[in-house]
Amino acid sequence: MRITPCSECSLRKLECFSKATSDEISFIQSYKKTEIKLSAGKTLVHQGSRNVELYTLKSGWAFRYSLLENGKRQILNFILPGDFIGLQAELDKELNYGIESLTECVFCVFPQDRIMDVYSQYPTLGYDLTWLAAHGELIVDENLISVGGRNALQRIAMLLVSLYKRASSIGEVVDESFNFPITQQHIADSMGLSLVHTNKTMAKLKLYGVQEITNNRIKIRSLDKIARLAEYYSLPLRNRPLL
Amino acid sequence: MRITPCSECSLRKLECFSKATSDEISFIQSYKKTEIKLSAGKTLVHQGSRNVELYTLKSGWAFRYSLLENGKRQILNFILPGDFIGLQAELDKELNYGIESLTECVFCVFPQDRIMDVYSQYPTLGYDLTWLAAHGELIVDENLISVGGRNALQRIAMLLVSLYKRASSIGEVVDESFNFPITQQHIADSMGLSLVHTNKTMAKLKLYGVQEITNNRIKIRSLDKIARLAEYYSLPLRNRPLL
DNA sequence: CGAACCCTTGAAACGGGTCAAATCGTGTGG
DNA sequence: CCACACGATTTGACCCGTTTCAAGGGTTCG
Repeated sequence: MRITPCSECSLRKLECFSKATSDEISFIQSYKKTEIKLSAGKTLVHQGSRNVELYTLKSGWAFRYSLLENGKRQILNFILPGDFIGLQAELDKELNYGIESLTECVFCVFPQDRIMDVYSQYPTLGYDLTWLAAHGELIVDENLISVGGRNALQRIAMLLVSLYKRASSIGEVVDESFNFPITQQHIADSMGLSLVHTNKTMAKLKLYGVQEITNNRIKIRSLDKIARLAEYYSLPLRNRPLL
Repeated sequence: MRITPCSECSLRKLECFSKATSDEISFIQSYKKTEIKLSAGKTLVHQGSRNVELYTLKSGWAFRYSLLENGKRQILNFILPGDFIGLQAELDKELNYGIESLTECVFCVFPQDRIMDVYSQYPTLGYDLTWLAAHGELIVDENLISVGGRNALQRIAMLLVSLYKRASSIGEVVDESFNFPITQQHIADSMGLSLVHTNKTMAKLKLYGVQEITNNRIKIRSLDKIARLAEYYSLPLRNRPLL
């Protein structure tokens, strides 16, 4: 498998990521251990495992979830290209969540045990890591706000809007539509709804003429309309760091 | 108002915090701008404000919340002594949440605009900040898991267990009981339940002989029992950094 | 052609929401 | 010291959003 050097990473060309200096990029390159390629539906990290590495999702979609004893699965957040994963892990502690791919995925792997190098050699990147961790919390915040305070229609609308915006920022939206490898079961598990009710609610949303899904691609007809439905409060977006 | 020097901070004597070197402590001292004292029920940070500082809660309890357009308030997490606040903020962006005190509180204030000093001068503290941000996400994760996947009884049980553990780790639990400045409305808003149903559920919990509340103090009779009820999955605890 | 998934739909049961109102402090002012 | 206001806790009745159970249909893939 040929691995592109970090300096030529296609993600880095996107506007949504902040510019790194060439020094930083070559440090990142040296910090990067390898790449992992996963086909769709595979587990990158098992719930309950220890000593997890750090990852950047280079391509594909994935999600982070937690299984409850009652058999339910709560999806904590969806992971899109450029997202950094693993900071929530604590060395030597059992993880309370797992990570699974939705499509074929490529992850860049950074060894957890060398993380202090980042802070001691590139303070700016250290700050970026903090920023990424904090930003991760904001996304979970949004999900909690949805699940805790909105009804089914609004929750799903909210999820679609937020995925649309995230997909859009990395250039995956073409003609108001984008690849959507998420099943209704995923939506249900992420929004704390049953599969059946999720299905009926999405049918209703479709009636509103707002979205339609055909072979793994979703088209959002009117972002305004769906955002109004969700009482969408826009998440502040700024350029984000990429490791 | 007399301000204790960081080196004599009473929190620092607690076992639950990792040890800092005296160098680090004096740096923290110099980074600290001032202290803010708030009486109960006051707002430290308004939702929608910008340019927020960073804070450590030195004493008292507080909480972080977000108001929805439909009038609901979602409590994102409760804040206990030693917790660090404000990393979720992004400079110059509107905050999507506010912070309010539950009791009289004292906050240590650290200027946002000097945060890079931490990373450039004390890499280890920089790493600690990342850890704190990531740990904050874990707590929100737990709430999302509860709200998304558990019923009312379990959610409240879960909340009580987790508050018990957190209070216990900072030495606030005496004889299985601790100060509990949280109203049923707070519990409702944090667990995505209505006030009425929260009340009825707590009455049921009381019947289980599990907890009782008298003048702002809660007594947990059997942590085991209530934890089993909640299908509690213990959050990994390690010593955490204190800034 | 079946197996495995995913999406759909209908009907019935229930957990939790909403509305309304009473009770119980606790602090305030006359 | 009592009267009153205000916030928090309770309780009962009713309603509705969502869950659960059950079953049918579509599509992909070996």
